[in-house]
Amino acid sequence: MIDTTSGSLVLEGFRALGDPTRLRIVRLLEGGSRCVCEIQRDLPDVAPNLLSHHLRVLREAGLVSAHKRGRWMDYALRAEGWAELCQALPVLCKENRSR
Amino acid sequence: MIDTTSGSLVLEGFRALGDPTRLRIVRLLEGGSRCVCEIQRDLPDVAPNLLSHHLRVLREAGLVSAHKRGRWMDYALRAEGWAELCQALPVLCKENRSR
DNA sequence: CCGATGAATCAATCATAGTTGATTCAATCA
DNA sequence: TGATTGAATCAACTATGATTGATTCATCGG
Repeated sequence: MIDTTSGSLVLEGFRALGDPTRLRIVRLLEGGSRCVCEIQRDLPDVAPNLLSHHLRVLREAGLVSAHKRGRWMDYALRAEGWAELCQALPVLCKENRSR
Repeated sequence: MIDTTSGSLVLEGFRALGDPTRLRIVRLLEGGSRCVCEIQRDLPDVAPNLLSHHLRVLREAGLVSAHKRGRWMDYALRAEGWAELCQALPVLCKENRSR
């Protein structure tokens, strides 16, 4: 049986990606793990609290993970979350590798 | 050359997928082309005009294409649109095909 | 301990997007 | 032609989510 939990997670995932700021964050994290203040430096036009909010949305959608390192919080892409998106919508990943 | 138009199209694409009804429509269309009334039959809980609206959103995001056939409108997934999503966010498709 | 910094939370506002009902348009059939 | 069906559009309402400002929390350095 299919669990509704992951179903709504997929939905959350796509919804999370449907925001320009969050898309920018994801693109930054494609370069590797970053702490919030580093992300902040790359997105100067986004208020710190707002950045925190967007990171939370991405986190709750399972697309990023957060780890505390002393005074800092490191954010990184969470592979499982992205794999789930692909698996949930075959058309998204099938045959899209070439051309 | 990369155009800004497609950048916002990618955004529109993800936003389009962030709705449960539209996700259902996409999953139906993964089974092949369908006319609106067929989609309607599979989604009885969605009002006809609302369905029309969601199809429009998917169309404007470039994820589906529409072709008129007599009195009917056939909708189908538009491969180029999906490819663009993948290419815009490498993490989405890289390494997620296998396993 | 006290101040500063990194980060998250809260309540309030504002904008966007989903939903609804009614109307309109186009193509077919009697 | 007139009626019917498939489909889209429109205006209005509603709900959701992004943004803002202020506050709070935790951690480190002096």
